[in-house]
Amino acid sequence: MTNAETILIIDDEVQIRRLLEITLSANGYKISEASTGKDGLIHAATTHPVLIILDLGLPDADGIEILKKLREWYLKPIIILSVRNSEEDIIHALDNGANDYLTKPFRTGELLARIRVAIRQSQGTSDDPILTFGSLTIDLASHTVRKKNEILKLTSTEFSLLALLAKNEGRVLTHQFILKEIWGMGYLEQTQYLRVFMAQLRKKVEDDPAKPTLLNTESGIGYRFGG
Amino acid sequence: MTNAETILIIDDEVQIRRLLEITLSANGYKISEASTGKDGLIHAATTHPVLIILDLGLPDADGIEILKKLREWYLKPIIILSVRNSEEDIIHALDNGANDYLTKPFRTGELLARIRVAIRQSQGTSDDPILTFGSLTIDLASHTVRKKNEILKLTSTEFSLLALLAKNEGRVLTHQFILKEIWGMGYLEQTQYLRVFMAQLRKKVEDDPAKPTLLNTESGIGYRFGG
DNA sequence: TGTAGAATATAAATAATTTATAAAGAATAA
DNA sequence: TTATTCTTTATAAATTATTTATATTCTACA
Repeated sequence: MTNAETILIIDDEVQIRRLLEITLSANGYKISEASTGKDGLIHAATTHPVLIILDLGLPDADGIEILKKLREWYLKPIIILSVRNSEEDIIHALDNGANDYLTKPFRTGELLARIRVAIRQSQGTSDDPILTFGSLTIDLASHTVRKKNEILKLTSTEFSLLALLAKNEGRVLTHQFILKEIWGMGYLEQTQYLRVFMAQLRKKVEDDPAKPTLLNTESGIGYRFGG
Repeated sequence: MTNAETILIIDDEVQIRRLLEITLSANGYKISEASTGKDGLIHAATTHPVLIILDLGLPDADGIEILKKLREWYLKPIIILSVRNSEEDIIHALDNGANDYLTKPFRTGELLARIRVAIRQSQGTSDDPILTFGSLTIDLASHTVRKKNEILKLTSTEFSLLALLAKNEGRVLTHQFILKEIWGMGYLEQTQYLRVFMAQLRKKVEDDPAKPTLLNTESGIGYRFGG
């Protein structure tokens, strides 16, 4: 797993950190925390977060100085979270490289939306996560499978089946489990379906369908993708 | 001086427009103004502003709808200026493509700073939103499609459909998603519309409509533009 | 290690579903 | 009005799912 979705929180108030930790992780982000400016700079350099939430009122340093230090090399979004509400503070922060500025107390839903905006903008053209297995690539988001860069024509069921197996690479999935996931509860006995579709998939996906390297049979149990 | 620094203000309150006009021109920006949503869309398409300031409470249309319409082709920053202060409104606007959201009354210095942030970030965003696929070009701003330099005559629905698919090149879009985007929530069951329009589009866009290379069918799922 | 029985693979036939397309009628705008 | 676009209907064509039949491979056990 990469640090791709990590957000760094630099704030000395433990309650704020706790609140943000709960809110952000509930929304699928990983969290990294620091309670001082110095610590924050170290964390930023080591964890490479996709976004930093920075409090201006830190105990050991002026928040603006931390902001400037970060901006010497950190190009991703920085959102300021501060009790200071003067126009001067806001302008100063924004002109020194902050992407957004929210005053405490803040509304968590709004913060989340502003985080989404910032991340959206920092990714130019976002590429989908792609599962790669040798010359085979599976793009779950765009629903496409390529083999040596050629798009494979899979039916909707074939794609679901391949995706289910690939997402569980190396794990043996029982017939029952696969049937339940793809066809639903009423089809637990239809192992022949599975055989027909597996043969179909192998014909399209494997170099030599008779000697499968990706779609492996576990006789009497189920199927396993890869090693 | 070019039009490169023009900011478009879409707001029905004349006092606000006057205030912004004075403030912004004092800071070196050129101004373009519109008092209705319809007018705003026209101004945006003709003056190509570097940034748009949009009021949500327009007399002739819902501001969010104007925002969505703009975002079909306008890639530069849009800052919302609104009296509405509910978290719901803010989240909704930000999630529909707004870059920032300020509530009236606002502080002019802060607005200027947020404009600077937005413009700073949009540097590097390509200027004219024209999608090119072989001999086919789609100009999202002027709503024109050319094939081998010949302008194709598309109806507005046909254009929206083609643009939606092209903007998501290589991605399979489900029937439901396309219907929701083009016709709205009430039409999720009307897959036959889609078929009729896709046939229509292929007749106009493809070299051989019977063997489409751009407008591909994913049976049982939806459609995909290109590979 | 050889063999019977069970499990699996695969092709091919048939059924069901989905899609393409033309064309007619309805709504809308110039 | 007239022309354009949208919506509906009908039907042919294509694709996909399911069933059937048969060959092959695997596993347990003598």
